[in-house]
Amino acid sequence: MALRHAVLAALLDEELSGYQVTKAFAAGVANFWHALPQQVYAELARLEKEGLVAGREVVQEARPNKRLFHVTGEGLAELESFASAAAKPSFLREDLLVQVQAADHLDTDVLIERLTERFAFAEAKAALFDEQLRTMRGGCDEAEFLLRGARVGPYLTCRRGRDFERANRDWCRDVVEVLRARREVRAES
Amino acid sequence: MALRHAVLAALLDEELSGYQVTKAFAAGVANFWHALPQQVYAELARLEKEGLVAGREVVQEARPNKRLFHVTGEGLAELESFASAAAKPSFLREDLLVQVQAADHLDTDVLIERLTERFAFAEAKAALFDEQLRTMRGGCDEAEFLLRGARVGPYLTCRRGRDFERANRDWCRDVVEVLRARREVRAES
DNA sequence: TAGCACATGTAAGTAGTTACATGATTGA
DNA sequence: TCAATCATGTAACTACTTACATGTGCTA
Repeated sequence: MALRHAVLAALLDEELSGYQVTKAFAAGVANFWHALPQQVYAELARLEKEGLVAGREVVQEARPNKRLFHVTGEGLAELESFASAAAKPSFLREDLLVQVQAADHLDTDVLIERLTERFAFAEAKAALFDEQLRTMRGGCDEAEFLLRGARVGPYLTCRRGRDFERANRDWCRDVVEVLRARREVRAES
Repeated sequence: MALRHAVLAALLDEELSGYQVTKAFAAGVANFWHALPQQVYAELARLEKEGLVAGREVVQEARPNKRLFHVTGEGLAELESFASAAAKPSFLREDLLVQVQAADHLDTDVLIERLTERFAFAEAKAALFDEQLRTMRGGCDEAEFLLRGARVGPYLTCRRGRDFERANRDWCRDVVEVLRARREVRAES
């Protein structure tokens, strides 16, 4: 049940509305967790009921009113105790990998199409993360920022997200190459 | 609902019992999917009922009897249609990343402990995958095997699994380094 | 004038986890 | 004799996904 902790972590550095948290989950938070808006709203309600976050109403004129949430002392304590327990390693669970596992029994063209789609997706996401990293660094060079920057947690998880997508991209490229080369070998014989 | 397809993919190259499939999910299949024994047995029952796999009873003397399953023509067709639909990209969902996201607000020692545990786990898993890759290649060198080997699907997914764990290992190492360096900087001032 | 961003959810269904059950054989 | 491996599940619970609901105001 780490969604609650992911929401808490997302709220640590700034006060956010439920809507903003869902936006964060679609963008930056995607580096370390993923959740749909419905889950986020439900979790925020639970966290508030348990006193781990507190919300305050903000009345707006041109837009619907909203509630801004922040992490309470109890919420921070909950995160501390979460971090002190062993993290369970996560596993890969990915459609595309299942498809490639079956590659020797499936149509090559179809697979290459999937891999090409995914290549483009990974490339785009990696570029997006790179931009976020540049923004977080500001003018600093990376080594300096990591040593003396105010908050490096989000930076480090974002870097993991970027490297994950880069690895996906490179893997897609390599697999396409292999499948094409094998097709030519088959055609020759 | 890709568990069914993961099970089908695992059964493509050899006839396996439910028990053996659960073992595969604990080891090699972990490269492209993850599931607990209960899920595997339930899924096999469903797949059999729908005619996507077929089982045959094998009577044993020294051990309990078992049922060996293989993929039927319909099962293969199901995999084909699965591969022809766009694969939904998966997302990172990992406790340790949540903990590092909150790093600036948590105790550094505790985090370094988590990262060190995970480093060792990733290292061990990467080594295991490397061994599996060597076994699959047999005597061949990699380029030759990828070009002319009989089945490259499992090899390619295993390589992704290995690279994923290597990336986890390297990230853990880098994060520990950053956290330690920052602690020293704080101590100086 | 149609669609998107803001803002917050409910309801129903599917998938995954945790806990438990059974019983034989083999190796330390 | 204690734990592990083989072999197969059931039951209860938690988490996640899909589909739907509501209403304003800004922008193309």
